[in-house]
Amino acid sequence: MNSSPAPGANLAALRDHNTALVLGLLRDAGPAGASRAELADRTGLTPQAVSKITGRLRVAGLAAEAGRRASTGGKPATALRLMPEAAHAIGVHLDRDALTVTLVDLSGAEVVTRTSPLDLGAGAETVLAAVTAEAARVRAEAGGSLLGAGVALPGPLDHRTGVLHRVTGFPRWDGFPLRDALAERLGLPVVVDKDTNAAALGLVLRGCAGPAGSFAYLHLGTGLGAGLVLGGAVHRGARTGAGEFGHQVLRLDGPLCPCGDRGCIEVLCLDAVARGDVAEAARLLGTGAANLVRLLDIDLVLLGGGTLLKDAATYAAGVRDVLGAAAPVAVTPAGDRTVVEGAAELVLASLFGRDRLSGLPKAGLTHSP
Amino acid sequence: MNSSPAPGANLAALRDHNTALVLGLLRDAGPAGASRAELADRTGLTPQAVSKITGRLRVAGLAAEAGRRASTGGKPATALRLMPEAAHAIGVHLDRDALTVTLVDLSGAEVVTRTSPLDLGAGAETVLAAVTAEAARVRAEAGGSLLGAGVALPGPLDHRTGVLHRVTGFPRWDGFPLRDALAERLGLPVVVDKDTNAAALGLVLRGCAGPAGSFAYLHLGTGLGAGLVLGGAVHRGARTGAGEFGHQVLRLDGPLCPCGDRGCIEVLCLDAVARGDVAEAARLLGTGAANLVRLLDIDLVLLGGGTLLKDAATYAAGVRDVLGAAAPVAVTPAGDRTVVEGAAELVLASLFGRDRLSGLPKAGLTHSP
DNA sequence: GCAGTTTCGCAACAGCGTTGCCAAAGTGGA
DNA sequence: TCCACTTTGGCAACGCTGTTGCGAAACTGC
Repeated sequence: MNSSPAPGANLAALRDHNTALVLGLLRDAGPAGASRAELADRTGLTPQAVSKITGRLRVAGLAAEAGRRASTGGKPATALRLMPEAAHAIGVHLDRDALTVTLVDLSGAEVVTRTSPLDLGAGAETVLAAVTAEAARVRAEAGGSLLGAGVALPGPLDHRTGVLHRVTGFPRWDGFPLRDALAERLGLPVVVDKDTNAAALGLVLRGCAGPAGSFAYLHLGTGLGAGLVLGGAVHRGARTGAGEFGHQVLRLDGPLCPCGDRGCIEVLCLDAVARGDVAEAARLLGTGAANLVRLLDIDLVLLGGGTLLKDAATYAAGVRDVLGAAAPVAVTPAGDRTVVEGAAELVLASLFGRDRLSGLPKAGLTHSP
Repeated sequence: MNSSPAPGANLAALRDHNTALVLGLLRDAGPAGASRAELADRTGLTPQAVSKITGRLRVAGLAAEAGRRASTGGKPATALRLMPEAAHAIGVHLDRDALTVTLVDLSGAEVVTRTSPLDLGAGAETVLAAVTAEAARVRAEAGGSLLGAGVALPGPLDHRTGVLHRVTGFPRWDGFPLRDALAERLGLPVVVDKDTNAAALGLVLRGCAGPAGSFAYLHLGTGLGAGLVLGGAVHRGARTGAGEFGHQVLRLDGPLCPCGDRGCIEVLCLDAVARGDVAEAARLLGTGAANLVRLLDIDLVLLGGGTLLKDAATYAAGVRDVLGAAAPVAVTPAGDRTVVEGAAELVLASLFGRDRLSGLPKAGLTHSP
C-alpha cells in the first residue's frame, strides 16, 4: 500500500525513514530510554549516523539525554529517551451510541479522556458539533503542540479520502467527507479510519506485534469485525474494506444474514450471544480465528469489543480451546480504550514509521531551517 | 516482512531501491520501452536522477536505447528498454508426480522448458539428481548469465531458510534443507517457496496486480491452496504458512478432513470434484473466494491448477456467479506454466523491487568498480 | 526563419550515511 | 597506583546520492 504516485526515494525520504525508525525505537524503549549504540545495533545504521539523527531530534526537542547506564567494561552508555510532552494527538471514537475523545502525548500515554452519549444517526451537523466541542475541551491540555486528530468509527469508509460510505445502520452518512469537514472545523490535520483498523494500529504501537509481526484483533461489540496486522503494518486493502470478518461464511447454506448471504459468522455469533450461550459464541469466534490464522499465518489473536469484554475470560478460554497450539490468544491490553487510543495513534503512527500509509502529510518535525 | 535485523536505510539501499524501481518499470514497459521523462514521472524522481540511474543500467548492459518516440511538440523522447538477454534465471517446479524446469530471460520470457515424470516420494537423492540433471540441460542456453534458480513445491516449508517441513503426502522431507542442498549441487543461489506463492509472484510480475494492487490466486490441483498478493507483494506470513486456503472451515461441523478439522473447503471441494459435480465445486470455490475478498479487500481472483484448468470456463463461471460484483474473476493467463514461471521469478523479483523479502542476497548487478 | 516546447546531459551543489581518528570514562589485572 | 583494555560517542573529511541551474538538441507551428 505504498503511495503509488511516487515510489521513488530521495535523500529527504531516506532521512525521514531513518528518523522515524529511531523515534519509534525511542518510543518503544519507554522512559528508560536507549543508548546510541543500542539504536545503531537495532537499526543497522552506523553509530555515527545515529548520533547525527539523535542530535537533530534533541535540537527539535523530541529527545533528550536521560542519565547513564551501568558500564559493561567501558565508557558507560548515555541513555536517550523520547520527550513525550513535545507533541500531542487527539483521538476520537465515534460509536453508535457514544462519543469518546482522548488526548495522548507522543508516547501514547493518556492525558485526558471525555466520554459522552451520542446518536450517530442524529445527522452530520449534530455529530460534528459534538466532536468539535469535546475536542476543544480536551485540546486545552495540549499546550499548542497538537499534531492532529484521528477519528475511528464503524465502516465502511475510505481512509485515504476520509469519505464515509453506508455506515452500518446509518446509511445517511453515505458520501460524507468527514475528514475534510472535521479538519476545517478543528483547524487541524484529521485522519479517519475504521474502528477496528484504529484499534489494531494502537495495539501495534503498544508492541503487540513484534517488528514485522502480525496479529488479528477481533472486535465483538454490536457487530463483529477484525483489524488485521500483517508484516508489522495494518492491512486495510485498497478500499479500506479489509477486516470484514463478520461476514465470513462459516456455515454453508446457514441462516440468512442481513448482508444477504447465508451462514455468516456474525449472524451465528450474535445469535449465540442473544441466547446467552457464550461458550458457543466463543467457539464460533475461535473457528473464525482459526481460519484467519491458517490463511494468513498470524502470530497472535487479540480479543476486544464491548460485548466480549463483559465476559472476556470465558471468550478467551473458548477461543483458545479451538485454536489450540495454532496461535496464542489474549484479551486486548487496552480494554475499552482500545479504539480511542488507536484513533489517536492514527496521527502519531507516521512519526514512528508505523504507517506505510497515513492520510497525514508527512509530519516534518525535524526540518531544520 | 522487512528483514527486521536492519531496517535502517543507507545510500546504497536507496540507490538499489530506485534502481530496482526503474528496472521494474522498464520490464513492465516491454520491448516498446519507456522514455526517461516517463520514468521520472512514474517514480517521482527528477529527470536528472533517472538519467543517472539509466546511465548505470546501460553501462551494466541491462538497458539500451531503442529508437525515438513521436514528438509531442518538442524534442522527441528516446525510448529505453530492458535487455532481456542480459541475465537469465532457472525455474523448477517440483510437483507430486512431475518435474518441470524452465529457463527464462530477464523479461520473464521462456527460453526453454523441460518436463519429466518424477516421484516426489522417491527420496532426496533421487529427486536432487533429477533436478540437477534437468537444470544442467537447460542451463546451456543461458550463456553464463545465470542469476540463480527458484524452486516451487507443495508446502509446508520455510521460504526464508529453504527448509522443508512435512510436505503434504511426503512426510519424509521434513527438515530437509532443500535450498542449501540444491545451491551446493548447482553452484548457484537458490530460492525455495511454496508452489502457490511462486505462482502468485509470477502473476504479479505479469502485471496482474497494479502497483500496490492485490489478488488471490486459487490453485485447485491434487489439493487446494492459495497465493495471496496484498499491497503489491506476496504475503507469506512469518512461517511461509499463509495461503492455507484449503483448510478454511466453510461448513461448521461438516465432514471430517484429513487435517483433523471438520468442513474444510478442500474436503468439500475435492468431494464434489470426485463426484464429477463441477458446478458444486465451483460454488464452493466461489464461496471461499468471497470470504477472501471480503476479509482482505482483494481486487481480483485468479484461478489455476491442474484440476481446474481441465474445465476452466465452468469453474470461472461458477466462481463468478457467487462473487457477483464483489471482485472480477479470471483464469491464470500463464496456464499450466503458472507455477514454474513463478519459480523462475523468485530469482528475478529482487532485481525489480518486487520482493520485500527474497532469500537471494541483493543482486548487485550495477555495482561499479 | 523564428519562437516555443520538450527532452536530456553537464557541472556544481547540498545533504545523507560512512570512515578514520581521537577523547572520555569506565573495568580489571599487575 | 598505574596501565592496558574496552566501550561510548563526537569531530572532520569523505564518497555518493539525488537536486538544481543552465544549456544544447530536436522537433512543432506560426
